[in-house]
Amino acid sequence: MEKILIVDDEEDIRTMIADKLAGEGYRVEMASNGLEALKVAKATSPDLVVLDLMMPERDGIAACKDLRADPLTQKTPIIMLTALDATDQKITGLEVGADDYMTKPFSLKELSLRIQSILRRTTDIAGSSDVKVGPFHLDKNNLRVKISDEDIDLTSTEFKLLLSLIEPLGEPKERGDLLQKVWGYSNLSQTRTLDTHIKRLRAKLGKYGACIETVRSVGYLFNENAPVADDENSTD
Amino acid sequence: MEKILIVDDEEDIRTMIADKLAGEGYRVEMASNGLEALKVAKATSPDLVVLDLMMPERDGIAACKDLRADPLTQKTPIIMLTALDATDQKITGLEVGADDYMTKPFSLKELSLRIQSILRRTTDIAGSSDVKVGPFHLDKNNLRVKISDEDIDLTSTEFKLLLSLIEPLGEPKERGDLLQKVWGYSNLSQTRTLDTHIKRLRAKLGKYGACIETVRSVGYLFNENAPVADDENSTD
DNA sequence: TACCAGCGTTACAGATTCGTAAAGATTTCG
DNA sequence: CGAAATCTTTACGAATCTGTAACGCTGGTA
Repeated sequence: MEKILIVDDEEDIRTMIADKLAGEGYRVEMASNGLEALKVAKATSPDLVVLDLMMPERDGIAACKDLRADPLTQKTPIIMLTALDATDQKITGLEVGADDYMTKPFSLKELSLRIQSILRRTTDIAGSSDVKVGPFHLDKNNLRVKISDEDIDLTSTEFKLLLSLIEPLGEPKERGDLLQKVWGYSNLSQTRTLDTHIKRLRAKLGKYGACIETVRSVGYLFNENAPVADDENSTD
Repeated sequence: MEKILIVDDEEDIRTMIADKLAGEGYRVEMASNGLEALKVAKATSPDLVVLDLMMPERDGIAACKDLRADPLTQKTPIIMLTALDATDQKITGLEVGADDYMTKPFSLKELSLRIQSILRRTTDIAGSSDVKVGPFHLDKNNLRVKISDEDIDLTSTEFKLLLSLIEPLGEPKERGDLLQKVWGYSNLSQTRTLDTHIKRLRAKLGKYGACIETVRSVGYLFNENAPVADDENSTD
């Protein structure tokens, strides 16, 4: 069942929406400000986020940007809520990546319908929380990877790294890009962290580790059709 | 994910701009003076540079000239920042090749809009990071070359050399010019470095190596329609 | 033919970049 | 708090890249 994250600072509204959605069979997570929202979203990988615009700590716009910046939540649909019918905010909201937009007061029924509609759309197209590439099958909810029915569990960093390597598919990813996406670094640090994690990832992927190709003085390239040797030694 | 290089000696301003742009989904690199700026720019090939005019080490004007001198950064858009609304500086800035200009204090929103505008403009027109000539297809971001769907990977030096040979198309390039563009040499030294790299490049291009023609006592000419023999032996 | 300037080719040492293991730092959780 | 898991840093070796020197080849000239 789909998981929905509701972010609003007013408890009344939060629980009202939550009750309604829970009643329709969704799993509901909640957060009361932008900071919390990001944290919960990263932890639970919701299929959709309902995000209030006016909040303490970190408002909806900022939270939306944050969500869009993290590879785990980059494509999660977001519905924005606002108290006013302010066109400025509406535009800003859509600019930073919200998928839909509603002005308070709104009927719960309408919200529910929009959620249905968006989930139908994104589930059909992207699979939202699942990514499939060749024999690889990533499940964002459980940070799990299957390679043709063999379970592999990764840490969150490893998972983010793999995800960042895979999407968009077929393009080499620069070291700096990866550091930016996975770790949030902005400067050219001369750290070996990336290399270390690449190594662990390759090890955990076993013979499919070869799918992560290195492009010297650029970065790495995920190649789903890499030559796969028939050995199985990955017990370091 | 466009990459933007921010160059300013004041850390506060630098990080303020960086945060804003990172929040909008750009990848951000930073440098605190002109020398560093050139170094980082060469290393990361940003899509745009925000350059402060007043800096230690090497000011904005000098840095701008440096950027325009290197083939990798020659066409990278530059937005200049200055503390005063000094018309002199504005003129100088535009003369040395800046694309836009803003006076401090400025709103981050305006900066963001100008960046959007410039990126839209340059991305549409120049294709910015891709060069196509006959069967050749160079991707500046990833240092990748394709010759009619066959991948060829070059080192960064080889890539710069090939790029310098190709652009502008159809003109013979003098040895001195190439040394200047690729290596930054200013004097016509008696080095054989250029010859060595030409050889390596020809070898990697396989049968298309013939596209690099020697113009005796002048330099080299890239000829996309060079006679291409049907052999494939380049494994010396 | 002999000579010479310009270019091609090869080999090699220093510089970069990457992979790897191990130790230290941090976070998580009972 | 303490232990385990995870992440980051450090150090060093391996692989690759790069500039230079040495020498061979070619075409032009007298």
